[in-house]
Amino acid sequence: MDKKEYDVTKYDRPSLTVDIVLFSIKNNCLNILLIKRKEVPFKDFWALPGGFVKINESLEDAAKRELIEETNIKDVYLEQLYTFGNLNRDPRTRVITVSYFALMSSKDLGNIKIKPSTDASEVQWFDTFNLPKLAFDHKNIVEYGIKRLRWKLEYTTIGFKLLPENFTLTELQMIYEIAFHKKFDKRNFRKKILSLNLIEETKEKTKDVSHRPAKLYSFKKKIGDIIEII
Amino acid sequence: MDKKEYDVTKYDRPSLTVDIVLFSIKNNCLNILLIKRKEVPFKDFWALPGGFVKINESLEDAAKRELIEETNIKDVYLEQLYTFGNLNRDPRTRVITVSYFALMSSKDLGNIKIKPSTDASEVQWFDTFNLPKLAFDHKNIVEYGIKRLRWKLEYTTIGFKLLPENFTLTELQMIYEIAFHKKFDKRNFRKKILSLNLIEETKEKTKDVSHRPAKLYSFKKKIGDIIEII
DNA sequence: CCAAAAGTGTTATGCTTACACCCATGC
DNA sequence: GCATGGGTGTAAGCATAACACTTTTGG
Repeated sequence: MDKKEYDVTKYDRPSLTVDIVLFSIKNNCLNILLIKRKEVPFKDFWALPGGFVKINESLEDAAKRELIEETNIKDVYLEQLYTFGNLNRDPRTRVITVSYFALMSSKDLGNIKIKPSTDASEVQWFDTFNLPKLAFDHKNIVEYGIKRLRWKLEYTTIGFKLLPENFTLTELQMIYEIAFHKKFDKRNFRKKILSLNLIEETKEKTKDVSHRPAKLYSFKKKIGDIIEII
Repeated sequence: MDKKEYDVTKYDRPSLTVDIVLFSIKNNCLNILLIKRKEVPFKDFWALPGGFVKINESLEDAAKRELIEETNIKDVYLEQLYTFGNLNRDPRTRVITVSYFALMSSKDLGNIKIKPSTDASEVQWFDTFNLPKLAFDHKNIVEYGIKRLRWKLEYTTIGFKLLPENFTLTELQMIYEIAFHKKFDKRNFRKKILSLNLIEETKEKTKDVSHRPAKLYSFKKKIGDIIEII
């Protein structure tokens, strides 16, 4: 097990990065956070936040660090998405990127101030279905992220990660409608969600609305934060 | 876009490997192919086939190459599984591995002769649910592979990749029973499979069996080789 | 004729879908 | 009182699950 017995440096190694597809709901749209690149390659192109993995940090730690460094955002839900390793995805040299899928509660949209950094001249939310031209192969990564989001919404309880702690059933339904680009029947949606027995009424209602106030629900977090169906 | 404008070598880079979880059905069991390591670390431990990614090959090409080099197996179904990057998963140095999920038709079990190589002193199939102690974090990778297999069997038509071109409905059912460790009702299974309209009768039947011969079916490969439900 | 696996239908149950009106609030 | 979104039930159709006997072959 002596490190000297095996010279791994004899291999010409690819570089390794992480990139994060961070979704949130903003203005009734599914949004993605992008940064504007300060440096070549793809200078002044919009790109996913991300960067090189350091030798002494895990992949997930790298994703968290890059998100903080480049956008000032932390404490989001994060899971690995896919690893992209085509030969010419970066014009500089061989770069493999491990992409991450992230969700931010719409509650935090107000609390966290996104801000640019050394690597990014701007940071901005974009409508997922109306993105600018992206650097590298980031369009592929985003598409992969949308697929994952839809799948996870359908088969897991991940949707709650996009909502504040207390939410109305209409807000929850909206997330599904935004992600799937289609309308669901209100009665059937409610029946289905309530039958899953994953959320409970709070004693609160929405305030200061010029119509009948809605019951606020919260997610029953007994087992884990997210109940994985798979 | 000049490669010289950006010195990526200033980053201390992790090493990158691929590892392959190759499943096949053998003796009515779900089997995984393992190699016995010739070198430290984990000398003489069983491990997943795999190795370092070369600078000029894609991740998938690396997986294919390693599978051929280490086991003499080629032309299997291959898809990316997950990227494992914990800090101490390799005692030598920082190594990140992109794992691949592979399926081999039981037809090929007879045709392809597995053989050891420079890196492996032995190559052998093992019952997935009765594996020896594995090198590195390969146990985690195998578990992840089993999850993916079950999921894919449930939601896609990937099961056909484990069968020869023509197969009986009983053989198909067996794959599901082996992977899920449970029995399914014969009539309901057949009804379900046939209603999906994905397979068709051939004119052939099983030969030389001391009981009623079974119809052989084949997969209708119209759209693509695998119909992804997701 | 016996052993062994192939093949085949019906019923009950639960889930999904389609669909329309009254309720509570602010202005 | 009116505009706005919140809240509710029922019936039809469809998919799933449970269940047992007959058929075809080799020996």
